[in-house]
Amino acid sequence: MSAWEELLAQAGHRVTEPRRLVMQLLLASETPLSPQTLFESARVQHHNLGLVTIYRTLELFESLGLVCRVHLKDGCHGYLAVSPGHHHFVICERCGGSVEFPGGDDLRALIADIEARTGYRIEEHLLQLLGLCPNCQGK
Amino acid sequence: MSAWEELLAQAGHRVTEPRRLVMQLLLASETPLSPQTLFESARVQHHNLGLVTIYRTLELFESLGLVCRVHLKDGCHGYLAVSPGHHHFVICERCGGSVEFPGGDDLRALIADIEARTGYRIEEHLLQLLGLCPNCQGK
DNA sequence: CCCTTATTGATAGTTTTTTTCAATAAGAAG
DNA sequence: CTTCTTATTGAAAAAAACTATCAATAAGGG
Repeated sequence: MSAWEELLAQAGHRVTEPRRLVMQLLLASETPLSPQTLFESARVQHHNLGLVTIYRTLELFESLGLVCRVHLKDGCHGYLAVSPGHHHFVICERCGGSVEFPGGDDLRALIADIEARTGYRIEEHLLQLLGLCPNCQGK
Repeated sequence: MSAWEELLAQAGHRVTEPRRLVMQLLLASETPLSPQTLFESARVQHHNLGLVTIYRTLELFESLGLVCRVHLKDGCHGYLAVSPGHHHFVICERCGGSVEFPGGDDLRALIADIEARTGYRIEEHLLQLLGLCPNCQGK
């Protein structure tokens, strides 16, 4: 039983075929996947899968912190599997590939600075970088 | 003629009533506004305004960097006026109020670090913080 | 292996966004 | 100030994205 399956079960949710498929696809993908894409891919294996289930599954996964909704350049939503504790991605504008990176001291310093300046108490952050991956540079 | 109007004109676009209204509303608002909200508010003054125009206007403004699409906690889109050069916001999770902050040295350091680590060439970033504004803390 | 109940898929509905096209109005030119 | 060109608009309709409802199914505890 993989880590996320245990997490699911421990939270009182069932490990089902559709959920397994969605997670498999997300874990295997470098690029963020849209609900629609997930639907089409998963459907290949689970013939009578409903799109609704994808939405529900993503919502559940997100609420458990297994998955992260990211924002593509055109404003559409995509989902990426998240390794525990890290929630930041660099996304390649050309090929869509993504790499997760840890929010290190720089980010902590930045947040502390902003709390001091604005008086806001910061509880969550969304940091996403867009650029070109090594492969797509110079092409 | 305000700054953004000049920018519009210089880019070869016309300064029209709907565009003036949308920008006015965005400039006057502390909180991100959705296309729908903008539509309803602007309609009060411009009686036969079409929702389509809002979408087109926001798209145009965004392409000119006058406006920034931000992502609310529930995943919906909102738009905020952007002062030139700055593109970061802290948004209050309780009242929706927002404050823009400059991406300072910390952020530059962070980005340089990530470029070194991942090999990506970073061209754009989206940093958004969620928290509680001074007013809403402790309530 | 059975039973309870979370989960699913089909259907239908709502909301959001895009497309198309004739009518309108901004702003350059006279 | 008036005329002309053409970007922009609004209405209507369509497509896409997402949500709600509910009977049928299947996960997993007993």
